[in-house]
Amino acid sequence: MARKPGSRAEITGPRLRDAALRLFARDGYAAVSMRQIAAEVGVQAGAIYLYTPDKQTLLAELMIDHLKALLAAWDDSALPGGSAAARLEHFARFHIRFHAARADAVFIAYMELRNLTPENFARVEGLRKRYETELERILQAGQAEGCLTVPDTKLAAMALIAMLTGVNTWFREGGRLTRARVEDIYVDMVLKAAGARRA
Amino acid sequence: MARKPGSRAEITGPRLRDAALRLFARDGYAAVSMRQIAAEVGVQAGAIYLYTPDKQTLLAELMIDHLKALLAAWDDSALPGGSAAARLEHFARFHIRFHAARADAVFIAYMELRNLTPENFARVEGLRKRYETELERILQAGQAEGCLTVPDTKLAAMALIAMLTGVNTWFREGGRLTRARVEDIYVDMVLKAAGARRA
DNA sequence: GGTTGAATTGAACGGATGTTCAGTGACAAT
DNA sequence: ATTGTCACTGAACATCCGTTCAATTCAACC
Repeated sequence: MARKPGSRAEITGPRLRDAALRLFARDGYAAVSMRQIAAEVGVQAGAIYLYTPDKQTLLAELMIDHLKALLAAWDDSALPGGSAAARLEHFARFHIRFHAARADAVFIAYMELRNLTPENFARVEGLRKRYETELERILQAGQAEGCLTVPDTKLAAMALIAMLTGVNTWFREGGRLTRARVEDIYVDMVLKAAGARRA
Repeated sequence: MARKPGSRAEITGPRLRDAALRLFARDGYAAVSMRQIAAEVGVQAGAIYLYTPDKQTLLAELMIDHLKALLAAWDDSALPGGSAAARLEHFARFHIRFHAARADAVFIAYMELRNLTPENFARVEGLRKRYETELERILQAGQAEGCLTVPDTKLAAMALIAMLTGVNTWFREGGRLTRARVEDIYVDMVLKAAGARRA
């Protein structure tokens, strides 16, 4: 019964995710048809429905998988301890790197929220909130330690994430600045915005 | 020959803009049909084409008008002189207020760029760049005066605008904080991120 | 009150949409 | 050689799309 590796299905499944990710990011969910996605995979439109119940679920799963991967990667990156300021710097570098490596998924996760059903929207927002809370906790710890000063930890978390995610809208490898240099510049601004001082 | 004020056309025209703005912002350009827009205006689909040559131009004009209004309002708000730090604070407050007052247009101008033809995209990007340059000039002046310190004026301008525009994604009147309080908090973070010190 | 001309209708155009499903073809197991 | 099963095709479904245009309505002018 068990199919050998290399069966068509084992190839088509992942390729579908990839194609949908790329096309949704480039043209937007509403502007991409199931037939276009199928063509990109090299398959007829009907075959897609062996891998997803509908277009909406396909989008939702791309977004949810992305956010789960983000949270998992953050958990893994596990900075041992250190001051809150050091952890804030670590967060900023992690955020920029992770987002630079997955520009398509990031773009979709920010742009296509309105195309989700209320249930899927709630799941996605829940995951996003968890990530935001990770940053907020660092800011709260920083306040307690006295090495960070922010007027409001909730707002600061959102403001800093907006600033960091903004890198994705303009950064292209091979431009005036290297990715490492951009990272340093943003870290500098993030730390200053959070009122970091030597602990 | 000249029609009296109150003719149908003089009503339908502006109402079309309003309806398109609201619907594009809520559901996205690609997801809104000309028939939906027409229904919102209280007119048949064909009538829309008396006011715009096509859907694409309708979108482009909404975006271009928004950005022109932004630049015009900034020119008007004309802070006389003052230190660069004071002008930066003024910019931050202006940005938050203007964007809060036009959430729909702001949303469209950020989300629907990919639905523009290359020509329209270039026009929109040019206007956006002009606005960005206004902030960059303040940062450059601040460096020269010594009252601001940013690692890179171009990046800082984009980073600060991303942070300030981010307010629109979560702020709703009547929440935990008033608009004025949010403004103060963001101004604090912007000034700190730009390394402001008493001139 | 009849004429003009602009504002709008409503039907039509060809084509695209998401989704379904009976049928096809290929491969593995018997 | 036959069977069984899985991956996939290709046509069909009803509905929607942006856009055009001849026909109509209606207010303003002579």
